[in-house]
Amino acid sequence: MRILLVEDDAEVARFVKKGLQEAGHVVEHAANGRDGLFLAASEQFDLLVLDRMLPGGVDGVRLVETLRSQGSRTPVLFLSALSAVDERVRGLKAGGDDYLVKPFAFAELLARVEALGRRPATDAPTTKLRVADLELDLLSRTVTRGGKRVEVQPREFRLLEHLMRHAGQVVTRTMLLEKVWDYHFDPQTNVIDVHVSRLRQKLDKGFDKPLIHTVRNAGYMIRAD
Amino acid sequence: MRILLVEDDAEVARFVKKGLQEAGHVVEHAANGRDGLFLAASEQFDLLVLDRMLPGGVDGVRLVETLRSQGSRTPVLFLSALSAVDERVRGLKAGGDDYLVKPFAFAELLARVEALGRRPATDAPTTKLRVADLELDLLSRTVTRGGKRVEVQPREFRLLEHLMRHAGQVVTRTMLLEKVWDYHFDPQTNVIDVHVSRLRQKLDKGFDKPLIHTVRNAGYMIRAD
DNA sequence: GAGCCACGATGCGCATCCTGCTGGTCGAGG
DNA sequence: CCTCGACCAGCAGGATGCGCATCGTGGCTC
Repeated sequence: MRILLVEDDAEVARFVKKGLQEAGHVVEHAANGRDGLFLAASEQFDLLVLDRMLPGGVDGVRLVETLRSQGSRTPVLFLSALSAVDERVRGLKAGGDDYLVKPFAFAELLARVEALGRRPATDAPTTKLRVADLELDLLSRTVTRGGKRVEVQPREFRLLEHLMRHAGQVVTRTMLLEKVWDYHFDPQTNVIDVHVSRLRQKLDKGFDKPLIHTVRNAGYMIRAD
Repeated sequence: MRILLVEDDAEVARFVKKGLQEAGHVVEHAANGRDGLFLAASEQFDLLVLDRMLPGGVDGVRLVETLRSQGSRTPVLFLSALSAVDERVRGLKAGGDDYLVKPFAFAELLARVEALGRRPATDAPTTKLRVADLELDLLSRTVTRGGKRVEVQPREFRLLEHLMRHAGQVVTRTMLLEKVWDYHFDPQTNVIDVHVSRLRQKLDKGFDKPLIHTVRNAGYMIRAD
């Protein structure tokens, strides 16, 4: 399970991150709301664990509201020292799915994390992938960047889908050949380069922030960076 | 929202039921685990609010485990006087989605109820259409009849999708031309007949129950009949 | 029962579209 | 400065989807 932890208290962050990793989850950490929002918007997570109060203008509630307004449905678990009922209600109203008061027992955090992670896996097979302002709709087989429709060929679609499903991670040529082309050997040509190039023309041209990045001698990566 | 409340304490039950109803929900109440399980298994609810400890053999945890083992995914919120971390973890591990310790503020219960109810309602844009044993998966653009994959061309797929979205209703040729072909005139040919014919060959051949029915001088209709 | 009309099946050809390769260029890194 | 990997424009082969024409069939009407 890919979890994004947004927590400014380094001590708490280390403790939570370590525990979740030991439970077999992949954890990204952001120390403030701005970075958290950026990561949440650009990569795909199964769950967000947010401190309710964060430095830097963007606090937890604000972060969730922003994400929800962009159509994101990723479950959110709030952590907070604010234990008043009103505060808890506010967090849930903003779009949070759960609210845990500090100090908490790690076992309970873990149980709640897994309770939340359980849901989306079962219902709702992901129908949209998103990286920054790039959106791929599995249902309509449609791609939009910045809200504008982009025409994409079938193979390009598969390629993009695969990149987006691994947003923020390097995808090797071999993986692409296997998963997108069903080749189990090296075709000794530059098929991949060509298709990546075509995708770039359609997705990145006209935008100053390129999303598809080359990782020399390794492969490609899609990211909002 | 249809909510099932399973709570043996009459006082608490009355209080919770009233509050939820005032918030616009429909509430069924069961006073013990046995009745609760029966109701939960026989009717459709959007959420279960369960007391953790119940009289009559079937307690909250047991109830959830039973439901989950039957494949039910209805969200569950536990209420309990047992506040120990271990107890809370047990409840969540059993398949609960949230856990609220008594005594609680009603505002918080309501917020959590609505947080739980939010998810399934909002996501899940229909991804599958079904008529009898015929299934069309919008996500994978795949058609199966009786569990067996059927290969279908794009245009045929659109045609079938349109028929299935109006299952049980007659679909006129004009409608089909408009919606499936984007024609706004009569092509004076038998395009439709041809495609319906092809669909039939793929879907109905080899099954004794045809699904696609001709309605003379009107159009076509898909139906399990 | 004959004729008519709506619908059903099949084969073919066209056109479009997609895809992968070639070959030359660019640029980063050593 | 050199080399190797990556990038891109153009091209051509190929598959495939699609619609039309034609012929066949079955039901409704008179």
